[in-house]
Amino acid sequence: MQRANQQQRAKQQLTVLRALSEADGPLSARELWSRLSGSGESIGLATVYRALQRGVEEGTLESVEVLGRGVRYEPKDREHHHHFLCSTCDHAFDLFGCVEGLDSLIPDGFQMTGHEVVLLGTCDACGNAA
Amino acid sequence: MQRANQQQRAKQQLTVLRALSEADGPLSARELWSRLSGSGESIGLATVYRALQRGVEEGTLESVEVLGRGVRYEPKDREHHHHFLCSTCDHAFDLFGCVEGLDSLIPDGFQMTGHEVVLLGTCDACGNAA
DNA sequence: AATGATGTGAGAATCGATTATCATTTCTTC
DNA sequence: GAAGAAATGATAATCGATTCTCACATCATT
Repeated sequence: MQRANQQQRAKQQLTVLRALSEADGPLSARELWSRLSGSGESIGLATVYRALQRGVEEGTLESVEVLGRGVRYEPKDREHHHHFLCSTCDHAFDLFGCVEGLDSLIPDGFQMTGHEVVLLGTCDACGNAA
Repeated sequence: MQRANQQQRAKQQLTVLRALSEADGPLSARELWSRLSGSGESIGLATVYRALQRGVEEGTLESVEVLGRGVRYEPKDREHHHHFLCSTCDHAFDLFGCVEGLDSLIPDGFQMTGHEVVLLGTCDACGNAA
């Protein structure tokens, strides 16, 4: 069958996209799967991977790596931002704003096309729980 | 045998530590292994892993993650610095200096204990080769 | 040189993340 | 509601990175 339009997505594909757009930071396939499973949704891990993959192909999702803890995904329409990684719960939170002065770090002859900033520490919830 | 002192390290352990201290950025186990093998040194990959592991235990080495491309190692006595990741050769280069204004990004209630900055782009060599 | 302890290399085993397979279910169109 | 196409879920297979195993080489001490 020929898809009528982009909007016409499969049910679980939408479930995944919605969950990601409601999240406060990028999620990994497993995180997403646990969250959905936890909230009563019945979905297979493979389906989550497929939805993520398709989302990236369609251009609605973007994969990000936050300090080597595996790939996480977030909606591509978010503005430029960075992340805060909680060392306790390992969750990555979106941050707003950026920093200045990165240019001064570039060595001679190097061309910079982008940058990533990750703040580390303890999130509000984990800090209070301690 | 009881080690006489810290200095008394195995041959290949020294080989690895020396290679790292001479490198212009953190290296992964495989990178290290290829470099050494390439330069005539005969060393097994397992030995490289062992040397790295021991270096971290001894406190002379530190493992860093540069954008999810696997673990890399660097001497722990380096001053605070960040990295430039070349998207062409995938090598990570040490940078000097740091940035200001990170504090302003922290959300209320969060505690920051550290930060990472990675610049992306093309290194001198790859830029010229193009 | 003999002995016991540690280091080394090659390859097997393991581990986690991701992808592939396939029978079943759900759509879509008629 | 029938028929074909696509989606789904459970699980097996794959892939890379790292660790383990073990026979052999080295080193330190006697």
